[in-house]
Amino acid sequence: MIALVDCNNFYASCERVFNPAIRNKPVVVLSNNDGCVIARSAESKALGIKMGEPHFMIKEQVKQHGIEVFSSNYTLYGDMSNRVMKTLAEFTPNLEVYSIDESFLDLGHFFGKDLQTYAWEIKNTVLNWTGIPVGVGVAKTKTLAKIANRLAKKSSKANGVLVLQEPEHVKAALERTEVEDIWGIGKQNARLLKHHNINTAYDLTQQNDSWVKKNLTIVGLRLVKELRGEPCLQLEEVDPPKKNICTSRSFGTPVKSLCGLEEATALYAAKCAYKLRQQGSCASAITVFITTNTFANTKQYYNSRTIQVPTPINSDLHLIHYASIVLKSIYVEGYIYKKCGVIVSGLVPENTMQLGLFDGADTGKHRDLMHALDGLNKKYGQAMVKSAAQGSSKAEWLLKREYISPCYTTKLSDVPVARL
DNA sequence: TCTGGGGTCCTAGGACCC
DNA sequence: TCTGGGGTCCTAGGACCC
Repeated sequence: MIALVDCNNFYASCERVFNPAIRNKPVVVLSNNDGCVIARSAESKALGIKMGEPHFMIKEQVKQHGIEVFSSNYTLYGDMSNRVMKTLAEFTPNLEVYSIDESFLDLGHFFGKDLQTYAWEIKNTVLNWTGIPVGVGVAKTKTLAKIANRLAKKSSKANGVLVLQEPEHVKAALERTEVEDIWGIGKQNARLLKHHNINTAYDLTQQNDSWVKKNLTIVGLRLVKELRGEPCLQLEEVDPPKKNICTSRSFGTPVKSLCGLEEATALYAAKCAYKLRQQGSCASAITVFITTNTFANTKQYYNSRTIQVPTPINSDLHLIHYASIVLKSIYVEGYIYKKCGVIVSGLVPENTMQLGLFDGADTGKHRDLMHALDGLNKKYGQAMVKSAAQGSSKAEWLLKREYISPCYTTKLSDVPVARL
């Protein structure tokens, strides 16, 4: 049996843990740049605030109902996530951290145990140890556990915990689940299924395999088998190294000049380099893209370009160097830019890297330099030591975060508070 | 005034090989 | 009238997830 444990309204719950004054108030958390609503407390959902709604469109309701608004504080959420996951790890030796607020737990070893009792123990312990409320769904496959978790949260009788074990309970759950609410069925496939009069998860399990494969590909077939109780998705306990890494942001204030874009691109390139080093990889290709504001009624421009680098790299300085070259090749004057980003791909392990025959990258020197730089930044705060190309920490294009909360649980916030 | 960021997997089709 | 058979690799685009 597999449990899916999912934190309720995770970001909003994190804000509440250290701020008791907002525990009974409607809370929303905004995306980067204070753009859209990405997390809502139960009270905010009840007020009709929608997921993804732009902040500026709900300002009236915020005022009227006294909604507590927060910029996203990923330093805080990341740390709270670690606490939750550590707590969950006490309950099973085999666990997959699926996202910042979700984990799959292998409960196969506890088959003799009363799973209902065990699931409640998990829920109560996470709340007691971290202050974060969670829902627990237990079933034979990941996809069924997802369904159990969803129903656990919806049903007042379940009250956050649901174990689907008996065939008649599984069938009832499948009948109560619309196809668009199945994990792995998105908008397009839901439309297609409804068109064929397949409305619930139960309907879907009754289709024959070749029809499913033809219409939903091999991915859909796996999903249907999982719904029937046949495991096709393994628990992935160690996350495989990433194949691509991307850093991109919208600007707090739009940027016109090449100089502004160069600073932003350098910053994102350095972030990509850091992420590469964290997973022990080097990149053999780098992509830069720039775009104007697609919502604005102004001249539009989007462009991106990828180049291969002679030898795979993961030094800030190398990434910044190549990113700058690519940026200059796609920049056109006269547009108002809203966003840019850097993507690194063709990732290879740094320790088994094929060096170039005419390697001019000074790989060893850069490795030592970056090691020192990462050490300093870990000790003294993010970007305390950085390339001058990344610009000032007061740059106007940096993220807007008007409603940021303190980083309650970490010594150093990622908003710089001290200067060397 | 104002609209997020970061990933994965699969398929079809083209280019190429013998 | 009629034009082989079997592969691999790469890329773009679409669908999905949080």
